[in-house]
Amino acid sequence: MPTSTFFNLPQQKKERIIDAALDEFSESSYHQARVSNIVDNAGIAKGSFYQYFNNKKEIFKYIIDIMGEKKLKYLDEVIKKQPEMDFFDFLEELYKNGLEFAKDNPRLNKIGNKLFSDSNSEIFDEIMDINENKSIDFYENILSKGIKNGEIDPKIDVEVTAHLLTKINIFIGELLYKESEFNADDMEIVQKVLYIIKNGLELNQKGGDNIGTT
Amino acid sequence: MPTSTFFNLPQQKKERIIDAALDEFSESSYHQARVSNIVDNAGIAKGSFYQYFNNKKEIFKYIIDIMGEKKLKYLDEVIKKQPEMDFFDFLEELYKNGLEFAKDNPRLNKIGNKLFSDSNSEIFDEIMDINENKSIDFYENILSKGIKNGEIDPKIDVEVTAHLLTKINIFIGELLYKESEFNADDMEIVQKVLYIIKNGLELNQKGGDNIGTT
DNA sequence: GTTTCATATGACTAAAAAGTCACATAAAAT
DNA sequence: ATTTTATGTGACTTTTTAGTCATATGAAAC
Repeated sequence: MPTSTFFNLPQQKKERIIDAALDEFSESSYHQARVSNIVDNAGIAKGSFYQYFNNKKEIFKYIIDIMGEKKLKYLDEVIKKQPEMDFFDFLEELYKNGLEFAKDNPRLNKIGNKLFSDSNSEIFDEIMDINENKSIDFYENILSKGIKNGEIDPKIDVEVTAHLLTKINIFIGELLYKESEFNADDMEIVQKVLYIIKNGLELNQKGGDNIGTT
Repeated sequence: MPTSTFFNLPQQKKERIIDAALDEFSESSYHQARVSNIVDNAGIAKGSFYQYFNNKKEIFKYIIDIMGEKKLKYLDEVIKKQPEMDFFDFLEELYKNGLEFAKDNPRLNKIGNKLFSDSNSEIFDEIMDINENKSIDFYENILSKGIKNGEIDPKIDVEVTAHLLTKINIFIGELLYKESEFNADDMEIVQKVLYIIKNGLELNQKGGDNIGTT
């Protein structure tokens, strides 16, 4: 957490500092990010920075906190609707809102992806200490429910699938900032991925949903 | 490329140095890896190191080259057999041999995964300059063939699916060194993932392949 | 107006790490 | 044996960067 001095700062100044930190951490990994860049871009002195944050790690964790809170807002409303929803519709909503978050907060999205990439470094472990496998547990949960409801093939392995869906979630986030490669609309990509998750690749006459072929 | 001095070294010494580099780069990212650790573990002097390699980047690229060559050996034989094979059998073989590579070369596998993680850093771009989208092109190719043959659902998006399969490939490699979480046999996990790729998650009475439910 | 407290500052320190170099040793060539 | 060439060495230099500190400025309290 930042110091009380930071929180006492005028809103504008706080924002300038957070903005500079977002720029820096979205462009470079935690280790490659430079405090001096943040300081320069925020237009404050080095000494001031260290009156707001005890060290580099503290501002990074603070940014990650901001990300977590913001992302939660996007996902919360979907999760509330979960009980009344079909599994695949729910998954679509989930990805859709995740995408919306990424679109609205491109720098936070980058920082999140970078963090997951760096998933074998002390900083990752330190941040993920508590909510380590939250995502995987969540998917295991809704998959099990889906199987009970007869929506999901009981032959799948819940654990492996949960890991896979978590990865695909990150994958969709990544596609966004490599979007140059794709000319398709973002949501279209989500639907294409979902089609595969739902139906698989194999051709067999089952009359699945139609999907817009470009 | 290392200097000629390096190649002139007795085999044992070369191996000791490569071994130390594998240890270091599999434990730390390129940026976090320390030349002094390599030097210490190899039992050579700093000065000697810089007679073998012009700089840190050079030894890293050399290690990546070794990885590329070794992995190619594992995949080459499968790729040769491709024309006579069913798409999903081919994919299984591909993943199986990839897994074998990872098993036989755990440090190279780690280094490879780390490199893909770091995919927004100069070092990645520099290494991937040529063979950037080789993997994606490859998958696009076999997917298109699979569609022509009537094995693959023509409703899928080839480009998106190719990206997805590339990611899943990396994902399977990652599972290996987080294997503590799974008690299942490696190949079993591959089959479980393949089942999903092939059939999707949705339950519909089509009498797909059986899969060992643990 | 003076004291007290909060905030601002940037030159400085400390530590880490890549890379260098003058010299040492050994091997090969003559 | 002596010269030449190749390899080995680790203290040293340079660069970079996180973090500190003595001092300055401003704002509020009395």
